[in-house]
Amino acid sequence: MNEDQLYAMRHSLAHITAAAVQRLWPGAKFGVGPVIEDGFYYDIDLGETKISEQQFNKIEKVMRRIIAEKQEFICSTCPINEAIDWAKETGQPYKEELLNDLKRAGTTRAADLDMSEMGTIASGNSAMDEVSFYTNGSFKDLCRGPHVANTKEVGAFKLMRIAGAYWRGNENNPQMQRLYGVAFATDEELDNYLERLEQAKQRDHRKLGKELDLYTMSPLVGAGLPLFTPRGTILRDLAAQYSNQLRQGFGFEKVWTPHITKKELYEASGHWAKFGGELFLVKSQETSDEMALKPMNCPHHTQIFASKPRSYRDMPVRFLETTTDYRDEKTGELGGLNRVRSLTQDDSHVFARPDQIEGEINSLLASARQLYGELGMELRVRLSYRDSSDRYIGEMKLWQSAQAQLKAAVEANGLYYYEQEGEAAFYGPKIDFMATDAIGREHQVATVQLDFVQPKRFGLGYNDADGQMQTPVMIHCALLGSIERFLSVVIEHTAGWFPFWLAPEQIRILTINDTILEYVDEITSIIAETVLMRPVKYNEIRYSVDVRNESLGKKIREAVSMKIPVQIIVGPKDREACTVSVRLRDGETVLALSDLSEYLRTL
RNA sequence: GCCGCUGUAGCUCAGCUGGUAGAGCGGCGCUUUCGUAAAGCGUAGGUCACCGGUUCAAAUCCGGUCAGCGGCUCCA
Repeated sequence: MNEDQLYAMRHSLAHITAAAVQRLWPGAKFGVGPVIEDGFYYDIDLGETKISEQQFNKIEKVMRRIIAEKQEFICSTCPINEAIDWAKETGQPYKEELLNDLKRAGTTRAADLDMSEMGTIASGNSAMDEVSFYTNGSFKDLCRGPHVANTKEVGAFKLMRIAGAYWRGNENNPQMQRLYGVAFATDEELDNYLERLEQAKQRDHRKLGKELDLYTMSPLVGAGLPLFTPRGTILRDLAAQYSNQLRQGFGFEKVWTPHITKKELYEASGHWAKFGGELFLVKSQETSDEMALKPMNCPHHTQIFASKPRSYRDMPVRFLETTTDYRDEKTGELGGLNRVRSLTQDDSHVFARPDQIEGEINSLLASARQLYGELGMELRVRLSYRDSSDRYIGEMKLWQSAQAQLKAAVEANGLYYYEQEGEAAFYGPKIDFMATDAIGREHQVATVQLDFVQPKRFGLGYNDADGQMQTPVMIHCALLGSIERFLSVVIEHTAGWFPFWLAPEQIRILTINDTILEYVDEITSIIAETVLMRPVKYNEIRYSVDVRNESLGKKIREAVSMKIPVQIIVGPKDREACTVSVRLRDGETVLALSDLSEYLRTL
């Protein structure tokens, strides 16, 4: 089965879905029904009628009937004006709109069309003379094809969900019902796909966040405002500590800035114009100041840089702050830890001379590589450059030199990368990091961005060797990105089995009975004195003792379901032999008590 | 923000077409002191998310609010 055949199968299923809907609801008006990753969808306007997932069975039944009927897909062409008449006669206004776009512009792709003309009646010359239709049974649809020969050949499918979708993705347009399906060549592939979905569901950070007692949400606090429990807070702190430690090794210094600020700061930075709608506003009862909760930290950091004169000898100046920002995201976009309204950034800013860019980028890349490598995640990098358009700010020469330095640093670090022109921010080129997780999904994690604009807007400067004032370049970097999102990625990547250094509870001692409590004290005093130095320094071991009067089986079961990486089982036999039984996720070893501390340091 | 689905004990969930709530786990008590994924018995937990409406009667029907989930870029 090649890609084209699979494409034809999925596309044919989209038609069959529409045909089934038409049988069930003859008044249905159809939008588009493209092939997407793993399947297809069809946008349908049923007026007041709402399809629910309970009706999927009914629709699938009709689809199977259509498939069993072995309807041939027949291709026909007709002049475009006749096609428009067809759309009018059959009461398909969306098809009529698409046909008008085809006539005028030769395409229906929203991105390629003039927004003001989209959907209007096309008069004058046609961009194309005729269009093609595919008909199966009584269902006829405007379609470029290709399709399978007849409905029998469509393979395995399943309707997955129904969702609202605006016609052509524009929220001013009517909202249609989008019927999603997945489709594969064989039942086996479909089952595999559903199995993968199930797997992803099992490691969903929202499910594990509850099961492992990492974070919670409260309707009283508000949507998109997660609260972290003691266990979750350990994860947050360790992640931030590691991220900071890596950069502190490269000369970054911690700073602290307040969480509210006058609106004027963001007007000066230019963020007000761009992100004004996303700011939470705060009013002072004492002064007339309009304040905002900070949505980002760079403008604050510029003010620390600006607080005293800087010489070229001082450069680069490197600030680091792990702090929480607030963004008033649309309620419908919130979800789990991925999209929140309070997000904590491990944010850093370098103020550098233009000739120092490569060296600084080098340190940051090395830090990112180290961090994600430690978690066993593959990193891939996208370099975003400017194109020749004039929407970018800063001298062309500076851009070119900066882009060359970014690339040199990425190559020096041996990172897999690709380059993309025209994807840079208007204020500078950037590097985005993509991390691949244990089940092959890619997540956008860290970013490194160059900024030629804010230093200018804030009038930052340093004296060069000739006593001339020069403008520094800013380098923004967050290694974790937002800690909340980072945790969701790590939780799903590890399925909750965090590496030993990161686990909120690293060791649980499980007792067989209460005759060995003194021996347990000996063990805990050894553990309490063991401090991990890698990857995070001065990381004291977090342990607990389960002395409850319960069966060993039950204690193990609970420790495993909490995904505690090291379980130490202690009974009379261990005491006699001066040993401990260490139970790991994938096996068990018996150690001499005197070797325990050393052993833990190697985990 | 918009569309759809969901909200029952700490957790996972049952409760059909309206007749004023149920299981397992967990908790607590007693017994049991046990060697690698759930010992036994007993017992206490709920304004059925919240507010309002219909009804003799609402977890169940209707409206609103809050929250969670799936979507809202993808060329006929």
